[in-house]
Amino acid sequence: MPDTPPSPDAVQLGAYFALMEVAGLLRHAVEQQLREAGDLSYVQFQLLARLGLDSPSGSERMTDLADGVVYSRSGLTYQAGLLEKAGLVTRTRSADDDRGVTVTITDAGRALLAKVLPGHTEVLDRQLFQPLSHEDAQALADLLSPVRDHMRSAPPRSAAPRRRR
Amino acid sequence: MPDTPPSPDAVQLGAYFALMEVAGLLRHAVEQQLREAGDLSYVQFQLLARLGLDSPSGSERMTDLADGVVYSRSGLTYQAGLLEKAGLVTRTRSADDDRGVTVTITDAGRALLAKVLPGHTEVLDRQLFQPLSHEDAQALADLLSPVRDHMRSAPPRSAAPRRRR
DNA sequence: TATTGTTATACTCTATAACTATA
DNA sequence: TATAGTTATAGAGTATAACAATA
Repeated sequence: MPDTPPSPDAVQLGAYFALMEVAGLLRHAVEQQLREAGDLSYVQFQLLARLGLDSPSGSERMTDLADGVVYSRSGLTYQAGLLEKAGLVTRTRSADDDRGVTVTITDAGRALLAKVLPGHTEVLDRQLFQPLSHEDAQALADLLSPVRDHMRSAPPRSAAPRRRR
Repeated sequence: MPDTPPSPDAVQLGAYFALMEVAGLLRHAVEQQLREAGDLSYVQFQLLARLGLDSPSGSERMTDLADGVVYSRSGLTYQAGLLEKAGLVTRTRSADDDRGVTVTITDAGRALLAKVLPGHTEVLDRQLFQPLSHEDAQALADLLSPVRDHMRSAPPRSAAPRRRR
C-alpha cells in the first residue's frame, strides 16, 4: 500500500481553484464598488481598514502595515503617499525609533471608510454570503484563520535582497 | 427582538478578510513559483490550466475563456497574444462562428504545464494545505463551490458598455 | 443591430536597485 | 553592519473607446 502522497489530490486542487476564483471574482466586484463609492483601490481600502478598524490607535508603522498586505516596501511607500496626498492618512517619524514612520488615519480617512462600508457590505452580501448560511460563514472563517496565521508566519522564501521584520 | 440584520456581522467580516488575505498571500507565493519555473504569470497559468486540465479538447473560445478569469476582452486578447507568441497556444477562427476565435493549447503548452505543476503543488502543500486536514480541504471546497457557481451566474452588474455572454 | 475580437492608448500598480539616515 | 523608508525607473497588467468583421 502506498503512503498518502504529499501532492494535492483532486479534492485539494478543487479547493485551491475554487478559493482563487472566488477571491478573484470577489475582489473584482468590491474593487468596482470601492472605486465608485470612494475612488479607492482595494489595497488602499485594506490599508485604511487596517488603520481604522483593526488598530485601536489608528496608527501603525510602515513595516507593520506591510505585513499582510504583502507588498514591496516601495509599493507601500507609493500607496501611503497616495493616501497622504488625498488627506486620508498622515505620516510622521516614529517616536521611539527615528528610522521608522508612523502612519495614522485622519478624520477624513475614517469618514471615507464609513461612507464606503455600507455599499461594501452590500456587495459582500450579494456576491459572497448569499449562498452561505451563517454557520457556513463561521465554518469558512474557522477553516481559513489557521491558514492565514500559518501563511503570515511562513512567508514565501523569496530570494528577496532584504527581509521584513 | 430585532430581525437578523442583512449586513455582515463580525463573523462574516472575519471570513471575508481571511478569505481575501489567504488568497492574496497564496497568489503572491504561487506567482513567484510560476515565474521562476516557467516564466508565467498567474493569469497565464490560469488560462493554460483551463485549456490543458479542464477542457477535454484543449480548446476554448475567447469569450468562454473570459468567464471565470474576469477580464476585459482586451486584456484577454493581450494575454492570449503573449501565450501565442510563446508558442503555448494557437488561435484560429472558430469553425461554427466566423466571428469567434478558438484558442488551443499546444504540445509545448502542455509540456510547460506539466513542468510547472509539481513545484506548484509543493507551494500549495506548504502554504495552503499544511494547516488543513484532508477533511478540511473537502469542507473548504464544499463551501466555496456554491459561492463560485453563484458568482459566475451573478456577475457584478457593471456599467460596462458591453456585456459578456 | 448585436456580438466577437483586436487595436491604440493611457493609466495604475509593482518590483528592483541605489540611496539616505538611524540603530 | 543591519534596518527603515524613499526615490528613480522600468515593466507588466488592465481598462476604455474606437474599430472591423460577421451573425
